[in-house]
Amino acid sequence: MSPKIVDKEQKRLEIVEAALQVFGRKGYQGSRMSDIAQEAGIGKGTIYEYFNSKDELILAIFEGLTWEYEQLLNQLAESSQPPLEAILGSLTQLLEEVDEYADLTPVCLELWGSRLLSESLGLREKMSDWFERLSAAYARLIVKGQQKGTIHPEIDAKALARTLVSMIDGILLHYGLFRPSPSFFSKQEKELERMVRRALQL
Amino acid sequence: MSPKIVDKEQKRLEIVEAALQVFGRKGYQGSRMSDIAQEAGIGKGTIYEYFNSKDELILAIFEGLTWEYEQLLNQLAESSQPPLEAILGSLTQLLEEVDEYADLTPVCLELWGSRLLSESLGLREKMSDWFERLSAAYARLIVKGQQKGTIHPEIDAKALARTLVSMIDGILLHYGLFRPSPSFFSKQEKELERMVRRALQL
Amino acid sequence: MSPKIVDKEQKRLEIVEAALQVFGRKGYQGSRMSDIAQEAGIGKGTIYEYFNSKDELILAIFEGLTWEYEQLLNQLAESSQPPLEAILGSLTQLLEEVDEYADLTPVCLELWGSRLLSESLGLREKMSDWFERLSAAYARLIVKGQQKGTIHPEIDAKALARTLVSMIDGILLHYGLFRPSPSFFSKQEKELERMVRRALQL
Amino acid sequence: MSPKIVDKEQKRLEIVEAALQVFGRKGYQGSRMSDIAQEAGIGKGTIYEYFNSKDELILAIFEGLTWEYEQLLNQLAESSQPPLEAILGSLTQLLEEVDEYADLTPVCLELWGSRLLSESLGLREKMSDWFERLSAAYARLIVKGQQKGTIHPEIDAKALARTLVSMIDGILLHYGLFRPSPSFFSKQEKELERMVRRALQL
DNA sequence: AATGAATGAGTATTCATTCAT
DNA sequence: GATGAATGAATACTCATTCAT
Repeated sequence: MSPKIVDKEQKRLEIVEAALQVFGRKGYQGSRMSDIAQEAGIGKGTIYEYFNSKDELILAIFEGLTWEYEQLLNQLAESSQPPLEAILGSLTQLLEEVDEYADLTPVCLELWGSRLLSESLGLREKMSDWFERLSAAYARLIVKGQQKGTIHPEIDAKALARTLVSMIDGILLHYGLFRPSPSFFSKQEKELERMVRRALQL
Repeated sequence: MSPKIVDKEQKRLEIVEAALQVFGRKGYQGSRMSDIAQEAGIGKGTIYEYFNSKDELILAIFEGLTWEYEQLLNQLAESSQPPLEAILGSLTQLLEEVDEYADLTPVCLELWGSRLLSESLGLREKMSDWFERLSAAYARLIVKGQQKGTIHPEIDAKALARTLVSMIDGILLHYGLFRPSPSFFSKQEKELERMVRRALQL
Repeated sequence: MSPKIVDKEQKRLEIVEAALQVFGRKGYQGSRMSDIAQEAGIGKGTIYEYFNSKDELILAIFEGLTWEYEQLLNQLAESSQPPLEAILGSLTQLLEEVDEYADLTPVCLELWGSRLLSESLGLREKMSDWFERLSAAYARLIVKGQQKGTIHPEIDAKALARTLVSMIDGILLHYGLFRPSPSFFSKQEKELERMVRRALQL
Repeated sequence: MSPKIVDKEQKRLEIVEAALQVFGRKGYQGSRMSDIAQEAGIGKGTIYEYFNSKDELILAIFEGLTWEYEQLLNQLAESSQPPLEAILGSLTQLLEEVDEYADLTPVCLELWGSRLLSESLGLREKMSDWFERLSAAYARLIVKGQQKGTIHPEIDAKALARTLVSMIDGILLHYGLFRPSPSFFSKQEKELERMVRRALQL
């Protein structure tokens, strides 16, 4: 409540922001703590007043993502739209927010791929968990649609749901890595939507 | 071909093989040159008789993949199957060969994500190139199908083709990282095939 | 004496006391200024209102010891006991007060042994001086005893005195480091006294 | 057996020797690995080919001391001299070898006193063990002498033995720290011998 | 006077690469 | 050709001290 606390939280955010910039530019291994400090306009030691280690810094970044992600899951669960529309809406939303996280894509890959880091940070498990939950939410919607008769009855809900998740992840990764032009990406969005719609419809 | 040259090439392959094992087990950053030497049953210095650096070693591995990949592109180009079947066949083939490269998935992510390595090795460009070429091949088949009237005429061939590539990459990455059970993955395969078939058909 | 001054001196003492506790628990190198501040229930910066550095803090502790030590020297000089009894009494007193300083023994060793600190603090010299003065006091008493005929005339007073000082220091150090049981240590005291008495007597 | 192994052992010794020099000059904390490397005329990294850490280096030094010390214990145990002479001989021997280890005295104190190091290296325990064993050896000799009637029967053998050990340690420490002149130290030796002889005799 | 947020100098350790044998 | 001993650049982290409030 005291102004000090406000400052502390503000500064913590500033440091995370700076870290995001630097990690996005140089990758995790390629970024030195002093780079991040410089980007934040503070001294190297100051970072350690707010984070205990470089690892904790990356975890803080991922916590931000986790939060956004929980939002998405909640929206899916609470959606009053018909199942098919809810799924398509969620896909569209992911694709539309893509620019917010695109800079972080390479860092995600780097950490995700690195046995050492991924395991010490518990990232692999965390990611696995994310995808499973999103997949389960899609599966529930598919089943609901099948019960309502709006989604094709022969579909294996779980298998398709998990496939959708992998697919969308692939599309997001390629966006972050190869940065297609907005006009082209918007065409891709349309094709994806058409594909998923036709796949699910009766 | 003097016996010396045969030896050289043979040993080169053995080293690449050992590197594959070790990278698959410990990741790229996590593997020391001495680990690879030990796995290959040779001295650390000997690796440098065949490769100039650790980077060159990883490049050699990727060249192996490139070769496999060229095969796939050639098959696609030369395929006498109807376009729709050719595309589905290619997807199926990628999914069926997945185990061959799955161990390397994390390493690919690690290198791909690491700005430092990815750029110094020219990986980003190389990968971009791969995906563009595969995408172009799919696009050509789609157009051909549209001309023949077997593929939906409203589809934007290039956009869908590039989307298919991202999707399939996502599915392969998730396979390598999360290792679904064979029975579940085979259901995913079926759902993917159905989805793509319905998306492309009239 | 304005109340401010009283406060200052009081607080200074409190800080020294806290430092004693913390140094005793964690050693000199192992104690952070913030530990001491916390123990004293004040802010880190406040210590620097009373002491210019961590070194000065340890010097203040040693000044306390010096004062106790001066007392001992004065008692020795002014003692009206026969020389032999004075020496034995002084040894006994040192052994009996051992618990007061025992916690500080490791810190003394740490500082004493560390070239860096020991020299920058002038500890080596200071300690050397202490021991020389105690030794000189013993030597004077031995000579007096020899003149009175109560102490063995063949003894080299200075050499024995200096040896007594080293011996007693060794015993105090071992007490502080290994903490013998009180009952065993009291037996050691008796044996030491017997030894010194027999060594000095005719 | 191969020349490489001989070199390795030789070099290991050279590094220990260099470390001894540097630690003796600057203390443990005050010595940087690069100082030791420079003293040994090798690269910094080379030290790590022979020792895993700075700690391991200091342990190697102490192992040398341990070995010398075991010799002393063995000599004491196997001595065919009368008990009194055996004890006095052992004390004399310790005092005569004093110059060999004197340079290491401050380092011993530094490590011994530093909670952090002493505990992580297991030094405190090791030292305690040394002193207990020497003390036990003296106690056995005292008891033997009492049985033979050459040593005063009222002496508490264990208490005196442990006191002798502390005493001699004090004398050795003061030698290493204050470096008395050889002529004075030799007088101290004589006084110590006389003292111990008179303390033990009937 | 009191505080504690900010600072940055200082250092052990790893490991790709070299090169003498 | 093969080796592995030697190398040193590169970097996260700690903590005494400062100084704005």
